[in-house]
Amino acid sequence: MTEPRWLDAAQQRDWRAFVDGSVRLTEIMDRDLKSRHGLSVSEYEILVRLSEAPQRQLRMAELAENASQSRSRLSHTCSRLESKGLVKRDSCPNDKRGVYAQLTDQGFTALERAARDHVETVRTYFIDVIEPQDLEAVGRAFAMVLKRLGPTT
Amino acid sequence: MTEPRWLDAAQQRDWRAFVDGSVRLTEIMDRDLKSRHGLSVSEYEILVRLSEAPQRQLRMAELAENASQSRSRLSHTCSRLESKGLVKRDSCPNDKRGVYAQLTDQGFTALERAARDHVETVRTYFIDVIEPQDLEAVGRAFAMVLKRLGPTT
DNA sequence: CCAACCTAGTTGATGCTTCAACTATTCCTT
DNA sequence: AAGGAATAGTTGAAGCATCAACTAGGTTGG
Repeated sequence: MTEPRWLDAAQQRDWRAFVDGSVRLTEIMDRDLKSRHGLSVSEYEILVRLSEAPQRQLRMAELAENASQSRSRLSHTCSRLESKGLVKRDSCPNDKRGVYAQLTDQGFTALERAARDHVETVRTYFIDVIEPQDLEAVGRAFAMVLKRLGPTT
Repeated sequence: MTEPRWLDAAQQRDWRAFVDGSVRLTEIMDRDLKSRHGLSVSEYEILVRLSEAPQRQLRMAELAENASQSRSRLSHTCSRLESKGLVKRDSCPNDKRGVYAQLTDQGFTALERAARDHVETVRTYFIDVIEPQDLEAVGRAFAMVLKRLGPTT
């Protein structure tokens, strides 16, 4: 067994700041969206990706990849969104195994409303408290992390 | 209703990189710790904080604050850790409402083993792929976020 | 053309998180 | 010193995530 390369004090400080900060941040986003709009962050993410897709629809697998969720989780979440009337599922003509998730008009409206509040929260607790150059660095850093992680399994 | 101040393209890119990256990162940490050591990230965090405390023990409230968890969640998680023999709870002499969470020797050993693997994962997917100055910026950024969020409610 | 294999998506069981309600103790105010 | 308010921690129910198992449709090589 090789000796682990421990983090130095600064690396540890930075890593922990990220871990704690991101936990707390997601928590507040979640509570905010849920209390004001009855949506969890992962439901919100799904609506966002769909709203940006052509025809506001995407294949399940593509959507899962896009929203960094497992297919299983997406299936469950989609069922909930469907029962709220925000999304509906259609079978795919070309590939009979395939399913399209489609944002409904009601879903689009709900997203519009939620996004207004959400962006405020993102600003208040993230964008507006971080120095612009640090924000760019955060972007670069996590882009590298994503590259290293590769596509969702 | 005031018009929301939307994020510009760069801000949106950076924010999303963070959201996606942190989701994926936590996921892999969790799977890694769970498969190799049977610990979730939040269990691991608790063990870490306890190991650093004087006498390897902390009051529940302090531990919750420290590990960015709600008291309720900590209670549940602690029960699981206790049933695994990694932690034990003692009542506090001064304050009869209070409870100390105490890391057992077995818990310390388990943590030592887990930490070796964990630090490797953190390096592989985070520390080693980020430019050192970007890492510092990430640290600064999330320190500001934490400051803005204030203490755990 | 068919057998083995691969991909798309769902399902149900299990386990973790959240929320609100609860007990027990201590603090504070008068 | 009494009564109300605040604090410490736990509990159970409900909701959400994860995993493995499953159906069903497509793909490929002999």
